Amino acid sequence: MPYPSGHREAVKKNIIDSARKLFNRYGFESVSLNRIMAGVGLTHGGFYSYFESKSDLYAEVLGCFFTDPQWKSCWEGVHVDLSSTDVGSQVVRAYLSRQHFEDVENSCPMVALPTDVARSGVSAKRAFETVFKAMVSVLERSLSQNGLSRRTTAQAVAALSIGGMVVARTMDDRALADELRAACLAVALNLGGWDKGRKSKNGKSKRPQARRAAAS
Amino acid sequence: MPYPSGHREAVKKNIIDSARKLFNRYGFESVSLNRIMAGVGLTHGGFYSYFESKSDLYAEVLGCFFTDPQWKSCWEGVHVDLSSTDVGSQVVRAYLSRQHFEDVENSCPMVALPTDVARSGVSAKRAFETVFKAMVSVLERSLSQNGLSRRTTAQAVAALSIGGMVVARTMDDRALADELRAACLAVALNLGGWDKGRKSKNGKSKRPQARRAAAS
DNA sequence: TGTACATCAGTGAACGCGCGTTCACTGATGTAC
DNA sequence: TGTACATCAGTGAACGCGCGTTCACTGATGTAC
Repeated sequence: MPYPSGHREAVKKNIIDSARKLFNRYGFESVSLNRIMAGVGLTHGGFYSYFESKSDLYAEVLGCFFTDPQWKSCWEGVHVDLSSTDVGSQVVRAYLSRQHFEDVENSCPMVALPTDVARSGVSAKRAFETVFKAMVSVLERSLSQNGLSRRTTAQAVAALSIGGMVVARTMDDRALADELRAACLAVALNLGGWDKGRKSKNGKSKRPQARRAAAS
Repeated sequence: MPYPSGHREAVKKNIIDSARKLFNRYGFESVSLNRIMAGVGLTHGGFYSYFESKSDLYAEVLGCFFTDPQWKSCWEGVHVDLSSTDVGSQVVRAYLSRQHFEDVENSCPMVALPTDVARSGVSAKRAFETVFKAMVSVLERSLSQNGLSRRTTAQAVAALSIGGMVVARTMDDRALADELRAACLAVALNLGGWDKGRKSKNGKSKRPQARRAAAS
């Protein structure tokens, strides 16, 4: 054993981490193996002793979304207490937060890579389904019943959160992106019943609160 | 004038059309000029008498979203009557329809290319902003007041529609994708006040209707 | 403690390939007579 | 109607480049004695 045990595992984890950040920022096609390996201080030649191909790495990166607890916290909210009945509110606030908007490298893959995955194979899509189902499950348990079924509302709140972030990231006008995030947050909180005490027709006093939350 | 007048304009339009469909399906990076030109029966060499560069073509393709009326109809709904007070409902139904889900080539760019644009330059982002603003504007004029401001609700309904389609396209499980579209449609109709007469707590009779609408 | 060794993580040259871009040329076209 | 011509849309070979992938080799490492 010429190298300390656990060395390979650590290097492999670093490669996956480097790839994840670069994929999030530039997409799958535009990132070269050279760049990924340079991100961990190695040269491109060593790549194939860790992965079978670039596609293999892609699959492993997407697979990490629900394996790595640190990574999961991205969409579960940074410091979400899962025993709280307010989990859904925290998830949605974290998801639509300015921090998540700005931190592209550590972004949720469903925000950074959805169209890349839509063009990919079955394994990438399955990984995404798992993440989405987990997110919906967390929301469903937390939200209060409204006119529609809890599952329906939870799916819509997830799509609204993801969609809001995806669209906000396409905008050049920062103020418009902020307004969109705030709007999605306000509606998501309303749908989940997390805007307690102010559920009825009193909209105008709610928006500033929503803006503050989105800006945090 | 060795060639009939209007010839160049027609060919240029065809190139843009070929590029639009290929970009929608495979993204910007993965589509070669060779493939785009082959799509109109020409060879790659002639490309540079029509466009300055591949990026230039990309900008022109995105610019067409709000210039070409045929193209606009994509997110305005195939046969939307703009004078109707029910426009919002029709837009949302068309947007989340099975037809829009399946017809990737003629898809709304906000569904097919949002992450590509998020990684692109200012001109691409500006084009997207224009399309998004137009969509929000149509929805805002059509929806009925609820607890939140009309603009806030309109932005959220747009993000929900786009997000629902983007996420549905990432899924391998077709039934789950259909369920997600139906959920987003049901919630969007509810938010806009387009599920008339059944706005209150009667959710169970509403879902089958929503599923039918999403399947059309 | 010091030396020889077997291991294997990492190197970097080389490969074929397809890309975006350039450009000298071709040949189909409408026009002039 | 027929012929000669100028125009210019389109061709395809060529370019340099970076890519994913392969592989013979290097050299740093922990172990054995």
